[in-house]
Amino acid sequence: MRVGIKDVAREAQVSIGTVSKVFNAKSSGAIKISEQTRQRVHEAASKLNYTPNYGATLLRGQSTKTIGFTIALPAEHNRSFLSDYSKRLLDGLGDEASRNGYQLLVVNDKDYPYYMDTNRIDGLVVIGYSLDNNPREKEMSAIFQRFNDEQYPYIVINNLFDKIPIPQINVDTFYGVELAVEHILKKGYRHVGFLGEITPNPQRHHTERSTFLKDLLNRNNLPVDDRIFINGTGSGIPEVPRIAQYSHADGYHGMNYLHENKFPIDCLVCGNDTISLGVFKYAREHNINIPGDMAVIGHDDITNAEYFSPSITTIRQPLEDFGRLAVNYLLKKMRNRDHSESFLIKPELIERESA
Amino acid sequence: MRVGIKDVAREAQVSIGTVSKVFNAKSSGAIKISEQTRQRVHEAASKLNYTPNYGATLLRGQSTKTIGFTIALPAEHNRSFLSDYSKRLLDGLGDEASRNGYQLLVVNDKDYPYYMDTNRIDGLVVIGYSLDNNPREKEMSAIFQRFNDEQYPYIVINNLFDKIPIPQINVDTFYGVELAVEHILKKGYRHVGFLGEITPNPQRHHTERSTFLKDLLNRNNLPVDDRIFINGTGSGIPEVPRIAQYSHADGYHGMNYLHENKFPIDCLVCGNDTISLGVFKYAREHNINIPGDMAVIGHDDITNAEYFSPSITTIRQPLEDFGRLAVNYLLKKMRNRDHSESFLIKPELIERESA
DNA sequence: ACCTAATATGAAAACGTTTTCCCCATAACG
DNA sequence: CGTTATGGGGAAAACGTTTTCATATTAGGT
Repeated sequence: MRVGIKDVAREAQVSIGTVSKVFNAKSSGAIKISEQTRQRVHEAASKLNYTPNYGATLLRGQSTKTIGFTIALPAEHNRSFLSDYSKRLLDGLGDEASRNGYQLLVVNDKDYPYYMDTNRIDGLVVIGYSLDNNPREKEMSAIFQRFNDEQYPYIVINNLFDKIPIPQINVDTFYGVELAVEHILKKGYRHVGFLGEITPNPQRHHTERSTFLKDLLNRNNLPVDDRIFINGTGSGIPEVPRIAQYSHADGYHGMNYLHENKFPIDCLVCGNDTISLGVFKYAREHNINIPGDMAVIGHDDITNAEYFSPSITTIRQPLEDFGRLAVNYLLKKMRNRDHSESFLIKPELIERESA
Repeated sequence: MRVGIKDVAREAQVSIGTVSKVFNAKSSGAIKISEQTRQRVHEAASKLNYTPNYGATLLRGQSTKTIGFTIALPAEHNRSFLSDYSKRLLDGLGDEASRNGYQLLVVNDKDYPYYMDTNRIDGLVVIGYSLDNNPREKEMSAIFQRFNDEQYPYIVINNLFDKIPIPQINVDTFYGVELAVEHILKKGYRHVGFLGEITPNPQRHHTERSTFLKDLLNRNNLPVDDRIFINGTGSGIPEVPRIAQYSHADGYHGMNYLHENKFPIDCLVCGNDTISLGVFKYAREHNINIPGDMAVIGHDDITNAEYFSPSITTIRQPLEDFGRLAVNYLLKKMRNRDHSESFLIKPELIERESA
């Protein structure tokens, strides 16, 4: 027989209402229960090993102490459910959530609105992925608009969407490129290129990085050769099919293209580290020395970035911090519904061997 | 105002009991509801956009359609919440769960028994970690014993514990070592060593791998040099402190030890791939060529294993399959409580550059 | 036509909490 | 000594379902 609040009440010789009050003391603020009774109740509870029934708690419209998180991928991207990227994010999320007594529910990409509507989660973290410029843009916009209207606590991570106001956490891409260029100047590279995703709809981050890079090179009087700024399809590069081991292929094929055309390149900035790995592979196969013949600067700082050969010099996204920040924002928002906010997080340059 | 079953009932001109029956038709088997009423109810429900209240459903003792998973780490291991390892596992879990209409709840290491007891999850996946031979062994044994008694659906992954019967999924370590030795013979290596975790309580997998390897080398008339079988502390190797970037350090320090003592080694089998990475790093720094001077065979096939330099020849654990299998086992067990089972999964040798 | 059996539906209890409202002491105050 | 605060506690309603049991209707068999 499950022991319920009734049993505790009987054991402690108080009413069930009192027991309930004792347990909700913290949340409900100043509740009048004498120290003595509190003691008795606690003793009884721990003696009987009482745990409140979750269903009942939920039914009475309490917090579920659960934060949902979902990875919203455009359908076309048949990627693994958890990329290395989201793994780091989850790391921070899980850590901070459990520190605050919250649990994490992995919510399917399709039905997170349902979970919000039915109060199964107190808040939601959406690991957005190329929200703009993708087939589901309209649909998602509508959803988030509704979330806004209903004052739901939610936040989108790494999404960069500005058609409607969305609470979001993003890396400061501009600052990241500044760091890269600073490093480039220091090292004296002159022929700088960019390699992003070779797909019709590259992520906005990649696009921004490419543009910002051109700007900054210009401003620093370095030559800008449009032919070695590759992002999206075009320039005669065939689209790289999305497969399981996403992005490596972009690097490999992009580098192939650059190499075969013999464009002069000092330093190649890659849209992310996985792309760099593809570049490394091609380079090894064609005896191109990195950083000797060409330096490479990645983005993100993926797991084990230090252990590749060469180890990757990269603009690190503090993804764990993103996770932590997301949880804290959600907690704040739950208390004060009006509150809404977006964050721009500064990345960091990690200098290793590749540049 | 949330629309409840009452509203649907009113709209469809039936009682709430009838509405409930309509919706639980599948689970409750043959329930007597006329096709006509069923129609009306469904229409009303979809018109009002009805979704059952989760708390109420739960309170009445239904399935939560939620599977919990937890990563049980010995306290001493201050590792990141989600290793590369569990990421791959989660991948399979999440995939299969959502295919079956289940959600995944990330449950804190401390309170999964609570979640089971309170029916917040229908089943549990424990990503076990060195359950035996670790400080929490007794505690966990007791928990699992109780789970057994209560016929809870749960399964432990990669744990290798045999003091009490536990439904578990493990990699067939012996078979893995067979694969390794087969490869060793083919390549003609003669001086084979092993490098596992340099900690007082190495994981059982590492220990088994080391032992099996010795056996098989013996049986194939290859020399066995105990000095180059490193697992756990001893042999004068100082313990490698567990830090964030776990395992790399074991590889680095272990290799340092082997190298400084100038033991002759052809081929080093590593307890896992991350250890290999540490070995690679040391090798690079000391101009040891892999596989030229010494081959390396890893275990697990971590993310990006193909993109390291050298790419890692490794005994791949099909972790995604583990996840899928776990979910399917749980589903079966939920239907038929008596049923209990353990699985041994065959790994696969992935030949790459390092050996 | 009558009785039985099967089928469809409704009424109401129950699930275990939280929370509101009310009451009773006791203390404080004049 | 009488009145008013105030702190502590209980009774009971409410949350939204599921499920049991009873009842009403219909069909089937003799």
